[in-house]
Amino acid sequence: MSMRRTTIKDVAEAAGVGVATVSRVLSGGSASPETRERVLTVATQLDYRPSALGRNLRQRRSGGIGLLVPDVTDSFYGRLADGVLACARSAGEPVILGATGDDPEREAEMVGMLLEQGVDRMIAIPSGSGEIWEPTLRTGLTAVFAHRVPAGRGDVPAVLADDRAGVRTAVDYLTGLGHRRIAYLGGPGQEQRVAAFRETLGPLVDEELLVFARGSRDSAYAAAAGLLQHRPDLTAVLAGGNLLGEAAVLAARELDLRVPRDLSLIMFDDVPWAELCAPPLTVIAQPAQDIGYRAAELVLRGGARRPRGVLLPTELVVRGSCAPRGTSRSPR
Amino acid sequence: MSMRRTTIKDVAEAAGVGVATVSRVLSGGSASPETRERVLTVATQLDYRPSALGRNLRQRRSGGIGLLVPDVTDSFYGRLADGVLACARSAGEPVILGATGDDPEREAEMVGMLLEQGVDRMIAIPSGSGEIWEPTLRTGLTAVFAHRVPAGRGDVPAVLADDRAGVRTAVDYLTGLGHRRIAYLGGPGQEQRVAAFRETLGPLVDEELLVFARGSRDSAYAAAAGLLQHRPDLTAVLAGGNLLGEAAVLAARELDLRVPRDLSLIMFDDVPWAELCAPPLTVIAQPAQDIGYRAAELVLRGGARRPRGVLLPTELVVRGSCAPRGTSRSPR
DNA sequence: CATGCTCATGGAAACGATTCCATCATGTTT
DNA sequence: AAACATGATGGAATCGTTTCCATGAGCATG
Repeated sequence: MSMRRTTIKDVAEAAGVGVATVSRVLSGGSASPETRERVLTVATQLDYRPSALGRNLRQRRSGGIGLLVPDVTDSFYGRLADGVLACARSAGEPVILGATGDDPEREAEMVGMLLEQGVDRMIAIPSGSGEIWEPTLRTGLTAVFAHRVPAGRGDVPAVLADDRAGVRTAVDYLTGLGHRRIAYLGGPGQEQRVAAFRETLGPLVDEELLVFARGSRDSAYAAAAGLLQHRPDLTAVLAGGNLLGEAAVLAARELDLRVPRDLSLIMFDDVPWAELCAPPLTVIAQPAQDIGYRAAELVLRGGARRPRGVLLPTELVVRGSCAPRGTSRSPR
Repeated sequence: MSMRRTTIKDVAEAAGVGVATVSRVLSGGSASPETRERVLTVATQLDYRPSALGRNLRQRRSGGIGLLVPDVTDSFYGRLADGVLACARSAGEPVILGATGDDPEREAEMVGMLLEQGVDRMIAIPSGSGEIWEPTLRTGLTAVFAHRVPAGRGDVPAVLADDRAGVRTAVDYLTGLGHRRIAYLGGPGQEQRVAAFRETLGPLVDEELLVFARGSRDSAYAAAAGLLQHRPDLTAVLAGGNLLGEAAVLAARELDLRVPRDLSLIMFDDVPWAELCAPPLTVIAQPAQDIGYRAAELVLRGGARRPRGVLLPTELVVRGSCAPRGTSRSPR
């Protein structure tokens, strides 16, 4: 029924040369011009496509790069993945995608699966502590981290947005508008941002105004609603991601808080709907696609380089969700 | 430096059995209880993980399933991919992701790449005509199509949303509100929907009100803006996807058309931001995640089944972007 | 002319699993 | 007791490639 795939052996036979020669020609090794020509002709005639299976086994590594993101559903990671795909495509490398759900256990499981597949180059948005990665990195794996680094490890190749600057800009902008009680609504693994937040806000920082959600929408909403409910005195919120921003808008609406009159809101990550929102959301734009692309470049370029981290700029995009502090949100 | 991975041979040696026995134990073949126990113990002690490389070569197929979507950045496909990942994970199968950009050529290229990788099970949102798939399907590939089928091929396994019913419901809803000049703003490969649109609208259909964009945001905006500009007499738009809906909202805003007073809008695909939009968008919800999950189930369940297509229900979610036809959008 | 060097070349050995097949021990049937 | 069925077991072949190594030809140098 379905005839065998044509193998390198078939080509060798048809061209009257040895398999080694065919392999050499096809992978750019040395060969005499006429042999090369003949092999190439025969190969196209037979529509030969080398099987990655054989090659992978021999070289003890599957080509291809693994990509581990918390949630493909999140626009930010979607764009990041898109960047990775773009770069991988131009290099002809397949991308194996896994969703970790921001769960270290699942992350470890996926890493294991990738290793089993022979994948030795990965890009990850790490969820957990560095311990998961310690043993893995030692096996000769080339890993590039994107968007954040494993907790407790600063010396790994990574492509990051300039979170510090982003937070600083946002907070300065808010304080400049007169806001004093500013909340940070964070997600998993945002130590950098929180640190920058604390640092920028200085003595104004109020520990109760730092709240964190897990990755899910529900969790984000719960955190946002809880925050707004318990602390009616806050006048501005910085949301550390588009899911959290969405949750903040929803929660504010539910509590009849008008944005920006009653509550100013800045969201990390510029998404298409930020403009469609009422009011349009002021955001800190991050180059998600670039992050992915650069990470892929790094991981393809090979491992031993030590560009300890690429830092990509963020940009404050002012729209309509921030206003000078008013007195409208009166104490009871 | 980095010692060799432990192979099946190591396990066999350490357990004092042959490699065949180890393989059998590990893949659930027959073995005496004590042998099984011993092998299992040794395997865990040595932290043995079978290499997919060896297995794949032997069985002449890489495990893993290929997933081809037009654009991971699009929330719909993001959710679909998430569904696929969820199912694949529970089966322990890796997923190789590719973005086709709704370009048949790129699609063909990616299929080629997947075949080269030994992938023999794929899920695709096909961009092009069936011709791309004809030869491929003949090679013994198990393919399941999702969201739409290759043009000109109805007899392939597919998981689809019930587009006909969705369109019918939406159009009926709009005509029930008094609308007569209803436009359809479509994307690539939406023949089904257009047919249903024509069918439902009957004599009211106006060919000029059927406009199509390619996959990109720019193209979507251009189409939407062109439509609204050229035909100020239309009172309702049905957008065939969240990108198109977004474009319609933007274009309407640009032209100072108030939704829903001047223009009623229904969008295919319920996305989180539909609720945040001003006004909240009335949508036809599609179970994107389910589509992906079911497609993965189908492709994992194996090929020869003939469930010609799974049809998943859509649901009209009424929010605030539709109103009874008014007279406000006056002729000049 | 002999020696050595550079190439192109093909045979064969990996790579790490699965699986066919022959072997052997055990238990069952006549 | 002989013949036979059953089941566990290990050796070896296989998958399709890359790559090591030996061979031989051609050529320049001494």
